[in-house]
Amino acid sequence: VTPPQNKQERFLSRMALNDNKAGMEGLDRDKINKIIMESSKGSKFYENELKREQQVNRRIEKMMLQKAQITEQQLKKAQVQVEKTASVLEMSRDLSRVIVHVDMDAFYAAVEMRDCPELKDKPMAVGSMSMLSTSNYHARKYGVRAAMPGFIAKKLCPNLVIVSTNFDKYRAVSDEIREIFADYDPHFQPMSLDEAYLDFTDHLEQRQSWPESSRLSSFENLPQESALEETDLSPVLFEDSPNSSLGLLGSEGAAGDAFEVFGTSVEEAVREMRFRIEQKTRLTASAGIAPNTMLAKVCSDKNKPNGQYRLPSTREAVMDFIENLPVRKVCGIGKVSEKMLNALSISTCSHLGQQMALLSLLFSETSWHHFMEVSLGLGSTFIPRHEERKSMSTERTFRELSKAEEQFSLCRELCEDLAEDMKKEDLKAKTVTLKLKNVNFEVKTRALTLPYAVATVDEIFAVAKDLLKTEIENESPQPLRLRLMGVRVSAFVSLDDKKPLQKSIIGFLQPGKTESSGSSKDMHQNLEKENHSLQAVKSSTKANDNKNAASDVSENELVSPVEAHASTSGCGGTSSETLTCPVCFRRVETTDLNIFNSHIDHCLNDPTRKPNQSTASDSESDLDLENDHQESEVVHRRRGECEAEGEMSKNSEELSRDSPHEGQQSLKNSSVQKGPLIKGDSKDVTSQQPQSCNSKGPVLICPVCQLTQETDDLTVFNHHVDLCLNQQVLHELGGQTSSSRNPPAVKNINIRGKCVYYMKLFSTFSLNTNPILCTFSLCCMTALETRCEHNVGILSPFK
DNA sequence: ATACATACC
DNA sequence: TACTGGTATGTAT
Repeated sequence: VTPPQNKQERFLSRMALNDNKAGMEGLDRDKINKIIMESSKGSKFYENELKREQQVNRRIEKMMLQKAQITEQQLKKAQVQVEKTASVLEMSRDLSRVIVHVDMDAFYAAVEMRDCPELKDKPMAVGSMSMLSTSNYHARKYGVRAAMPGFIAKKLCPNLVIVSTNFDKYRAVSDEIREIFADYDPHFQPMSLDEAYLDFTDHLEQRQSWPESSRLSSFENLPQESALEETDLSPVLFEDSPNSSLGLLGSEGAAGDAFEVFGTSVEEAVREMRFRIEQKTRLTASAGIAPNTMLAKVCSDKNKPNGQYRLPSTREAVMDFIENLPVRKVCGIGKVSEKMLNALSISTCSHLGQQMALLSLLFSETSWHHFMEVSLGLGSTFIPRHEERKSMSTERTFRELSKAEEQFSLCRELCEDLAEDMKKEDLKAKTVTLKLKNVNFEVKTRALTLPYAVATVDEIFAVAKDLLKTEIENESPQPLRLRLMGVRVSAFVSLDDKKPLQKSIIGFLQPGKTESSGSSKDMHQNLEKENHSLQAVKSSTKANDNKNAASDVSENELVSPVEAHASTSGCGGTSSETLTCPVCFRRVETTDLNIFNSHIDHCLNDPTRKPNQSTASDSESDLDLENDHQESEVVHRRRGECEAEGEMSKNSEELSRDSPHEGQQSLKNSSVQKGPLIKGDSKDVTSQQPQSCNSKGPVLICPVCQLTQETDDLTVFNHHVDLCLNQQVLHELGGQTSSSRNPPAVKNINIRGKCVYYMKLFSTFSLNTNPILCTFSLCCMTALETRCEHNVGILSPFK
């Protein structure tokens, strides 16, 4: 965090040594940087880095200009908003979870050292002369680190031994440590081969009541019988491994006491886990213990290698910890963000907090929200199950390749590899992206999204080839002088049989009826029929020289109902079952989602389509919905929140994509402000009693608690609603708190879980006619869709 | 939707 | 001689 020393460094922060990592404290930076510069200067790589550096500098200059134009008044106003947001965020602080981040020490290097004792005392790194993956701690003393090319590392440390990578070996070790992780948190999230987040909360609760014999002794393996006595929740004891290095944990463990057993505290549990890792793999891990992932990550680095650090779960401890924490240590703040922040004299997290008003004016909403969370020491308190992959790619670097013919055949090879990988996961993708890097290190990407999905080599290559051809033609008569080519696929369509869970939403729309997988299947079939006709239309109207891609279209892919609808508007469902519209509450005699969706569309845009019109009271006119802006505004509002929470953003995006965005009227016209939208325990929409609203101040009424909120800041208001919903859910579940004895019921109160509870809540209340509530409900459904991993897309018509 | 940039391991 | 490869996401258009 030392500011750049001299001119050269100021302009070459991209090249200079990054001593952010553990084991690199107190190095002679100047000397090391001098060597790095000497090795790099004049190279194409260096020139390109210089260029990019200047781009960043321009970006910073722009930002400073913007800063200079900010008035005191603007800043004051921003300060008020920022403080409001902060206080809301503060209320959402959850210190009840115990999150652990585990990280193997110099993983690849450690594996190689373990398997080759020769290397033990030598500076070594894993990788090649071109690029290193990691280095051991000995080598780090010379400034040799991951992501450094081997030839430069050799200059820094002529005795450096470079070992090439053995990924199969690392994967095998990774499997071993993951088995151990699973004993402490079956839902742990691996971040890479050597790293994972774990939620220890449940383990710790159970651990309290375990007899000593179920915990692990550091020096004595217990007889197998005692392990077998335990339920499957007990940690599995490791097998005897007499050669394992005893006493390595002595400094923190039970040196000298051969019978000591790991205790019940978090720290003891984590020590036990690390000890088991060491026993099993003869490799050491470090860990961080904290109330959220962001902090746990930083903590795991604190006592690296072979150490752990616990940050107590109190606000005070968290704030103290944050105080002098360099922003660069925080996950998500990299070289560029650091440099931009440094330009604003921000280097630590407390600076971040002090400058939030300014930051909110200079950075995007997502960015400053992240900064704000960081400055408050907030982070995710729950470990999401592993997300569906969003893209898959393969790329290769080589020495200059300029002949078009060779470029095409390389491109085909890449497609072959990619198709093979896709097959393993049964993926089909609609977007193909070609990546090119020329000998000057300039990177280009060219993408094409198809109306159909591709999976085979020929299909992918047909697209990639065209993209490549275009680039070659654009450059001709000069050849493309490439040093890298890559192909990526994304926008996967879900395969039919992989997504059986859609039924829950149908069930939701068929009150009183249990959802049947049959109806879900029908929908798929309907969609597929239309899909075929759509393909027919598209492929017949498109003059496409790309035979494979155009003709060999799969039967399985799904096209969104709205697209299908557009091409086959007359197509109807055949079933006589009904769905209940969440807007007007009328039954719609169809199971055809296209028809049903059109109906909902209509309802949302049509103010007369509210039930119980007659019960609308004097202020009904205030609830005017007579234009699309109203709805789009509400949707837009939700969208902002969804994105801020990192959840549902994709689907929310769909919701609002084609909404008129110019309709950004004041929320004062929105129904939120006018009156209670929900009667807390009532299913009867007639009990709605919209208040007349003459108040002039910024007042919104929470649809959950119905209390007046004195704010017009939507972020603030949304957070309030979120909190309210959570409290309602807790109440519904029997007044349990987060420290409840019944964690399964409430432990998932969090971004993802919350959505599910929203759902419950609204089922209880029944759906309301109010647009904002409908939007809530739709978000719920969206979230459920996401969670259920299916793709029928009941919301797609809102595109 | 596309391109490019940033970030992480 | 020589500066990666894979994935996700943010930013800008």
